[in-house]
Amino acid sequence: MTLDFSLGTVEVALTPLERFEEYLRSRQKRITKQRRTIVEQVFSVHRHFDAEDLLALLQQTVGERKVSRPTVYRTLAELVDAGLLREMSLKGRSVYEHDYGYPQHDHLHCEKCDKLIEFSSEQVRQLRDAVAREHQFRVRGHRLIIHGVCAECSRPRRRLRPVDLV
Amino acid sequence: MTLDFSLGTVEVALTPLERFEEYLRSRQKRITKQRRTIVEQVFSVHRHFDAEDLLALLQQTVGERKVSRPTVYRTLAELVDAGLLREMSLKGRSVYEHDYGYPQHDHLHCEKCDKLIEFSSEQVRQLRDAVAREHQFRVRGHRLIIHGVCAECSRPRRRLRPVDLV
DNA sequence: TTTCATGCAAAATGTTTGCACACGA
DNA sequence: TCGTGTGCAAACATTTTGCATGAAA
Repeated sequence: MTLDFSLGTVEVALTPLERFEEYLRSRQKRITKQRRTIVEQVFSVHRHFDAEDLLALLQQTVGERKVSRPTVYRTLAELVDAGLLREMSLKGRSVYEHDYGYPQHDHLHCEKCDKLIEFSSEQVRQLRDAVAREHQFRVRGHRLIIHGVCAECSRPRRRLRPVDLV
Repeated sequence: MTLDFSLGTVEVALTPLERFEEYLRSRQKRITKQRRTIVEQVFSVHRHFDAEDLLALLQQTVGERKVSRPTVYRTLAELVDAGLLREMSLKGRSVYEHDYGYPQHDHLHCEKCDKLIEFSSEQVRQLRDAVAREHQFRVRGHRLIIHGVCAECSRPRRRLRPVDLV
């Protein structure tokens, strides 16, 4: 993985799983084996992923930890609702990333290698709030994606030697 | 009309149709009845629309001007490629709007009535370019959508008016 | 023991493709 | 004529749903 995700973290009192359990209890929903498995899997690594990525990860684990496709979709929606994940639409499908315990940020998206580079800018937030105020618009969030080609994909290279592939 | 689209226009030498024909010729593609019909329909009104909206409009016109679904999709992709339309992903599907002859802008999206409100900000562009420079990222464009609830939908009223935009 | 969640299969949605025929250049 | 575009039907990718069964509380 060649990505820089070092935006730091945000202080949170509970682990993602604890937070999700709290959310579930507050809605009289159940804390099931599958929901626990998904939260654990999702928060074990910081990266962008879609429903199929997650499903594949869950399917390759053994016995007890298998989760069906519908449950993956249903649980992802709940995690977004609970504020644990952020969802964005990329190339026609939903892509997810950590929200809980992770600072607000936006993305550069490379159209060659599909990489998502995170960046953080206080200005975006300020601008957003100013525009919204002007339109008497109640903000719930925003998505800013800058499309283009990343540094690596711009650098013309004749061939990828094994060393380059890291 | 509840929307403010008065961002003005950008000076262009050719009509959208002329511009598209130029594009087609430059790629040895053909100027067909269907392609002409679609460009005319699309540029007859300034509004946001998706493939199904356009198809419905085309299907309800008589005889000669009917265009099939695959051709609508194929032509929309060509119009985006030709720089006549801008595409954005909203709620899992592609939404289009005029690009040629229309100034750069971003959107506020109301999650209640689904309305898209346009706004223009030089700051977004500057910020975008600054961030890109910092990451040696070659920018091709960006999409900024501010999600939330618009002024009308915030004002509690007993009856909802029909949504006039995608 | 009473819900609510799960898994399965099937459906729904939005979009793309293979192919025979039509048509613009 | 030649080669590209069209329309049809079918395929596709992603996500959602109905329903019988299984498991939290």
